[in-house]
Amino acid sequence: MPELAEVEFVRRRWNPGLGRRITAARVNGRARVFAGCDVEMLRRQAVGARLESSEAAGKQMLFRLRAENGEVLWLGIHLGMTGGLSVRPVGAPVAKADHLVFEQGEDGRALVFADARMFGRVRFERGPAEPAWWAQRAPAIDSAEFSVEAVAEFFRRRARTPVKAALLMQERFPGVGNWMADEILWRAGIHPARRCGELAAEEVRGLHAEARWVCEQAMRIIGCADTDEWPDPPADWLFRHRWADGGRCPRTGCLLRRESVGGRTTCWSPLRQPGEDVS
DNA sequence: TCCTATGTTGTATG
DNA sequence: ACATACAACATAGG
Repeated sequence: MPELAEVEFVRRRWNPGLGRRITAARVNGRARVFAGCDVEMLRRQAVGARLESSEAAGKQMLFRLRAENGEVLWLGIHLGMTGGLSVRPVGAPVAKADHLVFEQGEDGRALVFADARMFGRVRFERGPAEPAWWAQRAPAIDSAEFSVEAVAEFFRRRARTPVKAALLMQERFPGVGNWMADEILWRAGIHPARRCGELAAEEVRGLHAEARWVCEQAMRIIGCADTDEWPDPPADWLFRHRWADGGRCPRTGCLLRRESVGGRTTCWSPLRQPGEDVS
């Protein structure tokens, strides 16, 4: 489920375990989420290590652990569609979807990664330097590198791609997922099926600004929340109206449209976002 | 039973 | 080589 701000929210679920020692690791190595991961090393190295810090970028999370011998260990987690992190008392019942459990026995706490659909991914590496996949991540949308020109150039190279599909590409819009893409386009007044190459320079500027705004506000509202579940954005966001047929545009009151664009269910306001009908 | 789902990737085609 | 489209992955819930 999670996009940018929800990933940040989820990352913080493990904060109670920061600075504390992992005394046991339970790893369901047969689960698809560990494809390409050295599960044996994970089981062996994590025990005795301390959870030192964590970071989120786009939809990715990176946890840094310090082994007893001083080595640095890196745990990468992508939540896929249904992944999540939680903290539970040691000894709490283990569910089918609980693929990774770090017990911090000295604190009576267990750090759990669960993922029912298993579209998520776990990586584990050892060494002083950040893993390459993390070091090479795309520039964040709130960074200077995410410029109007960078977006314009990206759109030029994908002139025939529907702008909705382009917004989902993590190499340029890290953290943007299905609902954020719809939110950005709704605010920018751009029909999701418009081709990237046909957008006017002013529309690209508007889309860039709204991408920044949606990310910033979502991080403030969701990413920083201190609640058990992440909060929803306010009712004047498209977010609150986009999930089922019959929703109305919070700005114009018109009936929202919901169709597949770029292979994903997409919601837009025909009054705010004029364009060709989608078949 | 059928349809949907806040994601990515491999493969086929242009 | 690059861009584009879409099936496939695996499970739960309406």
